[in-house]
Amino acid sequence: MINITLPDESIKSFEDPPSGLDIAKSISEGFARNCVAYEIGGEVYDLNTKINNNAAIRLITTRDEEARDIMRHSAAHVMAEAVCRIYKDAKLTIGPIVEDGFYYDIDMEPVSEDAFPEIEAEIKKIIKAKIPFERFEVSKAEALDFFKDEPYKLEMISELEDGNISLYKQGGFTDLCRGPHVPHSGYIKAVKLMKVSGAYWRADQTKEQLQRIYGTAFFDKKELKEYLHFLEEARKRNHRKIGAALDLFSFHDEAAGMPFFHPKGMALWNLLIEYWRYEHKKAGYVETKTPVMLNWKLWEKSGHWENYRENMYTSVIDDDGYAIKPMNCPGGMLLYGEKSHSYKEFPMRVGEIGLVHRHELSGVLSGLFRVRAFHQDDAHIFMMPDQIEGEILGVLKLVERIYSTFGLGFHLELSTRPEKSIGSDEQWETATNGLISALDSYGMDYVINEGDGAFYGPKIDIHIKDALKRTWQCGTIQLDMSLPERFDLTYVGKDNEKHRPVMIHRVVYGSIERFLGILIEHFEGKFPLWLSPVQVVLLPINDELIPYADEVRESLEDSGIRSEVDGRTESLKKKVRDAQLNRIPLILTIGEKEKTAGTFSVRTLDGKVRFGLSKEDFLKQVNIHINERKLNWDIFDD
RNA sequence: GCCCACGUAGCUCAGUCGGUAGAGCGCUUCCUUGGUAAGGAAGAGGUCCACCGGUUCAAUUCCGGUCGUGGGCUCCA
Repeated sequence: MINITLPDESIKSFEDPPSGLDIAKSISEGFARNCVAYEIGGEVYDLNTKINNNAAIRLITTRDEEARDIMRHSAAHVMAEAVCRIYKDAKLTIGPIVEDGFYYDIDMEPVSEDAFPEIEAEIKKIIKAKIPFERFEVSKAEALDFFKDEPYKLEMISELEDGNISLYKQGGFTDLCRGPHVPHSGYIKAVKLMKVSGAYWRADQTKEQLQRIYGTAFFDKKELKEYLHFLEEARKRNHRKIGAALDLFSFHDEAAGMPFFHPKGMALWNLLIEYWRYEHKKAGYVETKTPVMLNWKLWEKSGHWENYRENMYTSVIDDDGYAIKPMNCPGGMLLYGEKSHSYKEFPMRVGEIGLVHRHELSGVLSGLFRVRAFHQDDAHIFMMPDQIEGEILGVLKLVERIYSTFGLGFHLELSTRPEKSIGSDEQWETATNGLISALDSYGMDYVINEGDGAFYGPKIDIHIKDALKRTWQCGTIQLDMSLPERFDLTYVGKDNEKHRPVMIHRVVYGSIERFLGILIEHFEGKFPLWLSPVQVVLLPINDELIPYADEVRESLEDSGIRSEVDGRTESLKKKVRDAQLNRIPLILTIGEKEKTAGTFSVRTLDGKVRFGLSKEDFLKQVNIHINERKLNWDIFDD
C-alpha cells in the first residue's frame, strides 16, 4: 500500500506503485489531461514515472510556469528529431530552454530561415503522431556505445559520473537527457521556429561552429499568437525606427557605434540631464567634470592599462601615450587626491556626467543600446565604513524616485565576492554586510548572484521593467576596494590618523544614450508632456491665421512651453495627422473662433478634442503637468 | 572578433533568371484656404543599386574582399 499526500494534505492510497498519471486520474480525468509532470521534494519527474514509496507530491499542470519549460524542452527534442530527419549528417549537441522558448545547437550545414517551413512541417508531423517520450536509464558504458556516432554526446557522457544515465526515446529518436518531459509530443500544441544563428561548441571560438536554431512553444495556439503580437509590439517600438521617425538621432559609417544627436534628440537629452541634476542636487550631490583623454600612467595606476586596454582608444602625443577614458573613476580619484580630506566632509557625493569611449566588438553594437561612446551619470561617494548602509539606502531611494518619474518598475540583484578578488575577508564581509543591511532596510526583495561581483567589490544591480515588461539593467551600485588603495586615498579621522575611505561607484540612468533608447521604447515615442521635445504644435486652419499662430507660439514660449507652428499650406486633417504621427502631446487648432474669443481648441495624443478652453485654464493644466512631471497624456483628465 | 542575413532616391520598399532602374511617402512649384488622422496637379531627386576588385562583349544583378546595419555568439572593470 502506497500513500500519496497531495498539496491540500489529503491522502490517496494505492495498491501498486502509482504513476503521476494514476494519481491525477484518481482526482479526475479532466485534471489528468492537463497534468504534465509531478514534483516530490523539489525534484520533478515524468508523469509516467512510478512512485514506490509513500510521498507528498504536487502535480504540475499546464497552468504552471514550470510545465511550459518542460514542454519546451520536449519541443527542443522534437525539433532536433525533425532536423535530423531532413539533414542526415546533423550531429546534435545541446538543446536547452531559454526565456522565451528553446534552442538546439546542431553541427550541420549552415541553414537560413528559409529552411524553417520544411523543419516546422516535420515537427508538426511528429506532434500529430503523439509520440510518447520514454525514459530509460543505462550505464555509462552503454551510453557511450549507444551514441558512438554522436561525437558531442560522447564528449558530454564522458564527463558524467559513472552510474545511471538517462535517455529519452521518442519513436525512432533517442537523446541524452536529464528530463523531465511531457508524456507525449501531442502536448506541444503550438510551436514556431524563430531564428537561426551561429554558436560555438562550448561557447569556445576555437571549437566547431554550430547552427543554433531557436524556437518557441506554447500549450495553446492563442498564447503563441499573443507572444508573436508582443514581438510585433516590441518591433514597432524599436527605438532606432522611432528615433529616425521623430528626428532624434542618427548613426553614420564614419563613427560606427557613436550616435549623432539631432536638435529634438538633444532637447530630450537636456531634459533628462536637467531632471537628473534637480534630483541629485536635492540628494546632496555636487557635480564635477574630468578630462576625456588622460596619460597612460594614470591608466597603469588604475589597472585599466593591464585589464581593459583592448577596449580603450589610445593615441600617442609628443611621444607619450594617452587613452580616451572608458570610465570616469580614475579621473575622479585624481580629483579626490588633490587635497586632504577630513571625516567631517563625509559622505562626499561627487557626480560626473562623463563621456566615455569603449571599443566594443563590432558585432555587439546595437542602436543606442550598445554603443562605443556614451555618457555615464556617474557618481563616486566617499565615506567611512559605518556609513555604507545609509549611503546605499540613499542611492536606492534616489533610484526609486527617478525611475518612478518615468513609470518604470525595477528589481534589485546583489552580487557577492567572486573567486578571483582582491581585499581581505574582513573587508569583503564589512562591504557585503553593508549592502545587505541597506537592502534589508530598503525592504524590497532582491535576487542574490553568488560570486558574481566585481573582483574589487560587491555590487547591487538595478534592473528596470518597461511598459512591455522587458527588463534592462541600468542602475548599479558598486563598492570599490581597489581604487582607493591604488590611488592611496585617505582621510583624517576623529583620531587624527589617516584612514582609507570606502568608495562606491553608482549610476542611475547608466548610459544616458541607452536609457534614452529604453525610454523611447517604453513610451513608444509618446513622451510625457514634460519630456516631449515639442510640447505644443499650433495648426492655423488657413494661411491668414499664421501670424496669429506665431503670436500665440511666442506667448507659449514665454511661458516656457516648447511650441511650433505648422504653417504649411496643407489641409487641417493632414496637419493633425502629421502632428499625431510625430507624437506631439498637444495640438492647438487656431481658427477665426479662437482668434476672436482668445481661446484654444486642444487635441491630446489620445485623439480627444476640447473646444473653447481659456488660455488661463490651458496654461494652468499644462504647467501642473510639466512641473509635476505627470505621466498621463490627457492633461485635462485628472 | 566569429556565424547568418541584409545594404537600390531623404524614408519604406519593388525590380532586373547579367543588357546601363521604379512606386508610395517626403521635398519643390502651382491650384485649393480647408475645423480635427492623408484635397488635387505638375516637377526635381539615384556618380545606376554601400565601397574596392574579379569574371564577362556587357554587372546593380555572378564571385571575392572591405565597410556598415540587423539577429545571435563571444566579451563586459
